[in-house]
Amino acid sequence: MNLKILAKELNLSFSTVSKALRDSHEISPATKQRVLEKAKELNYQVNPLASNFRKQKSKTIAVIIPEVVNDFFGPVINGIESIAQEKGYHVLIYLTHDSMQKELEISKLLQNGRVDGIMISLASQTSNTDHLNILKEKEIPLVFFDRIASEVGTPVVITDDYHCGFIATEHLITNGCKHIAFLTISENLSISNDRKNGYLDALKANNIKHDQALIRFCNEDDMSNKDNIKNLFSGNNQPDGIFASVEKLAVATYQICEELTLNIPKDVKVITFSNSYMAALLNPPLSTITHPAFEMGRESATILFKLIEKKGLNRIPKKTVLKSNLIIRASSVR
Amino acid sequence: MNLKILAKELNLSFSTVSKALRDSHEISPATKQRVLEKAKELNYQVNPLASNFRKQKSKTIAVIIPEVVNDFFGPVINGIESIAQEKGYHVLIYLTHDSMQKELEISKLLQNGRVDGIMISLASQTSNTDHLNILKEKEIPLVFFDRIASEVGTPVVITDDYHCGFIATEHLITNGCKHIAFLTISENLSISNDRKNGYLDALKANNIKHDQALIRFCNEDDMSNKDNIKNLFSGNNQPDGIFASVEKLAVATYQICEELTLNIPKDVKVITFSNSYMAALLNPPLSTITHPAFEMGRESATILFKLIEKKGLNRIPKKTVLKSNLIIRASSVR
DNA sequence: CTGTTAGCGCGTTCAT
DNA sequence: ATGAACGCGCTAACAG
Repeated sequence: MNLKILAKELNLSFSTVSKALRDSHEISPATKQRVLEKAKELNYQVNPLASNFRKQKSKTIAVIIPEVVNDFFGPVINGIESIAQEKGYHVLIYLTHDSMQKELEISKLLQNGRVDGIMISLASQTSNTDHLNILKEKEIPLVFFDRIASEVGTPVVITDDYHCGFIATEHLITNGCKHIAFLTISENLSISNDRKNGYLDALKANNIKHDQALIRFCNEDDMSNKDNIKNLFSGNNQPDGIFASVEKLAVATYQICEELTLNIPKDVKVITFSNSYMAALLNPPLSTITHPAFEMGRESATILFKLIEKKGLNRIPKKTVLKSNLIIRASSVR
Repeated sequence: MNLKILAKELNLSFSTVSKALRDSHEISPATKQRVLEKAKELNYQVNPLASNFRKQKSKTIAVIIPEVVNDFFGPVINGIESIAQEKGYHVLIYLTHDSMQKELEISKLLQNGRVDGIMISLASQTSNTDHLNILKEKEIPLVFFDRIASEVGTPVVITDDYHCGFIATEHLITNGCKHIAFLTISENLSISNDRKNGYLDALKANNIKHDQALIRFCNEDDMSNKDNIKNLFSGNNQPDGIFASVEKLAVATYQICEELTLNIPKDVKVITFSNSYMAALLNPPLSTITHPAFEMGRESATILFKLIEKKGLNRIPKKTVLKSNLIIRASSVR
């Protein structure tokens, strides 16, 4: 079943049929009608592979993220999908598992027209952006969200991480914390650094001397992270507040506090970045900074499609900043 | 940059170059070497759109699921992706949001060679399978996982839902429950029915008369679900055990119990199907039946690729059953 | 308004 | 071992 056969059935040339199917203005309504009916009758559908090839467009976008089992990236995908579907686009998902090597390989796969645009949130291990510059040079529409590389120069969508780092830290200070530890996951990531800077500036603004020993870099390994956190409490400068930059580190903190019979929030106050609706159900309920994940997906997808369709290009902001919410619960108040 | 240009640079015909790149035996090693080097030098990559078109293969599979913000479907995608990547395939994600209409539209998009194979977990609203039969008739490799339509006749991968429904119910009975409510989400879904049948048979096996008023169908709306659950406790037959078939209903139960100042597990015992690692952190820790989600993704993807590659077709089981784990925590023991 | 024609870039068959 | 030629199915430029 293809255009040729359909055209023969209709005694029309296949180019006429092709135009009719795409509702071209140069085809008479009567013919369109006939073609459409016959197409339906014979259950004709264009061969997307041929059509894509001919147009050198795939009607597909790629989303590159570190992981999918995640209360942030999940809703982001929802947001992206909601826009992609409106636009009639398909969504490819690629997972880097926070590996720069994987990110590189994936980028390579996408250099050659397989997708019409790319949205990416960087792997925590990504320390240089050559692979992304190549995509940019090839003029493949590219949007960064959350974990960005602003030096590439394509549009980025982020949240107010610095500000949130600042106010979360101040919140702990207001609630009596004097020794606040900061748990982070990467030295490369834009978000980690923004959050950390917010934390540091809040300490400074409140005349609290920052202690490098209270800043802990964690990794993928839960065990070593727990040791790392436990170790905090056996140092000279024991923390009375923990600010975790990702949820899993707050959870690890809960587990360590249970182990060490430290009461949250009496002995240690805890706050974290997290999008899990379960945070409210923990014991005690966990204070969070929560991102507008769905909106971030929609916003970045909207920008990507402007890039793809080359519409309103001059009105695309280089940087879009969405507001996150500080949700205070029992874990961080005295 | 294409084959023709590359061939010109090498003073070879482009068919020779094409063959060399695909390591054809009819090309001399020396030429292959030359071609490969030049290709690398000029950073040549095949145009995937042209290649796909020519071969009528997309090197892409589709995964159709109800939602992605979910501790079950997330790891399933991980499992699928891990296999797809090994095989050099791309993964398209489609979300039905549990709507049959969406599922139908998506199926239609995939009828025409856009993907080489499809993995699907049905929308809870899906009540007939015509759209899936069409895919089968078109001989598109198709695998069902978790929420299956076995009547279509393509391979399915599930967990032992009936058995888990049975043992979870027996567990509640063993812990003293005599009035066990069952919270479910759909009358269409294979998994819901299997779980319910396990529940009913466990009651029967323990000489407990089942009360239809204790079986509640819930929906997408959190508010009405909560009302529904609250209503359970104002009926004649107040439950002393709640068996939730999905996590969000257990969470709603926790919230209602808090509201009604009912103690879990003293007044009501709770158990649920859930894959959230946070279950252990709730107050009280929540007993769960936990699926091997990652494994399910890998298993179904493995089967799909056998279908796609037509390898070992006779060794593909019509039905693969994976074992789930009953994880007893404080919410369900006396 | 309809038809004819020429590729898109690649893979394959057949000839040399 | 290499090259010439065809066509996958569709779109679009051009003719009529």
